[in-house]
Amino acid sequence: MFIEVNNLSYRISVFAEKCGVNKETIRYYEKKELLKEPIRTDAGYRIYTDDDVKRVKFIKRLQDLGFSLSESYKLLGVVDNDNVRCQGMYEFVLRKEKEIQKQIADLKRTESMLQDLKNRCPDQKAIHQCPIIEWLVFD
Amino acid sequence: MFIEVNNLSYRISVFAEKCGVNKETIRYYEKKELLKEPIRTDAGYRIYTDDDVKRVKFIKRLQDLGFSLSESYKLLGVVDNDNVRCQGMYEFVLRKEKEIQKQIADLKRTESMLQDLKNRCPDQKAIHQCPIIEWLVFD
DNA sequence: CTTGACCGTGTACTAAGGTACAGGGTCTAT
DNA sequence: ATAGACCCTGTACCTTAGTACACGGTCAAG
Repeated sequence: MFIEVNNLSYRISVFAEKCGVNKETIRYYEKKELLKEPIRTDAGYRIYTDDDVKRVKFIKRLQDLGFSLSESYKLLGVVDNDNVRCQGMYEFVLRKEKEIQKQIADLKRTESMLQDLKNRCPDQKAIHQCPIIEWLVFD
Repeated sequence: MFIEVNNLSYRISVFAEKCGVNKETIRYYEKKELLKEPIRTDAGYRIYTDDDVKRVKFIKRLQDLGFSLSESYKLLGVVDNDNVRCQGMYEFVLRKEKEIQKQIADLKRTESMLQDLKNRCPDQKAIHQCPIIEWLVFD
């Protein structure tokens, strides 16, 4: 028998809803060690706290910012004060920064290409009749 | 018996090498209809030309620019003068442009966060001792 | 005491963009 | 005439970030 004591602990459904993800995702994060194993009821039901909600939301924010789950796992090493995962953290941040700068440069190039492409089309409805072919095939 | 006549036609290995991808990728692109079915020798060996090299390199360039294979398939509709794939091409370009602009904005946000993160660290070797935790957990 | 809403585990499936085999045919040189 | 280097098809496997489902246990209400 499990009682929700003044909103401090939740079973997986309520927890997942609070996090804005679904249950399977929570179990998936646990398997990937992004979430530590939660305490359980006698029946084996997982019990979560508000701190866990913060953690999942943090992972989701990192994800929105373009970090993969394994990168988030690395960053969580800082939060968890885990020396192993903190090894080379500065270099990790530096590498990620470089990567992002390259991505931005690539996207900007693509953006201007698309704009150019649009401008070259005399009739918006007949893009296949504009100089797109030559433009695309010969850089 | 197959003779390479003055470098105009290649079997899959040489072709793949010229394109900078491997054989399986070529067959994969064929299956995905990014490459049309090539002519074959009597033994059934695929034969490619320099035009095919240009096409694969084009696909690779699009990929570097952030286009997925299915998007490249769409764009190749223009090259191939395929009316079906050319349907709604202008809208496609427009949509892609918006998408890229959003991606650029997101990446810029992440970039400045990473820069901020680096600057907050007094000692480059001890990032786990800088205010990263609070910064990460409470936006 | 049984129904329905939960929870558990484990496995399979998805998309994208390939990679890696297995089992067989072909071609060239020795 | 046979080894070695190619080629073929088909299928399975990989990663990432989950989703879906089957089968079974738990618990509160009627």
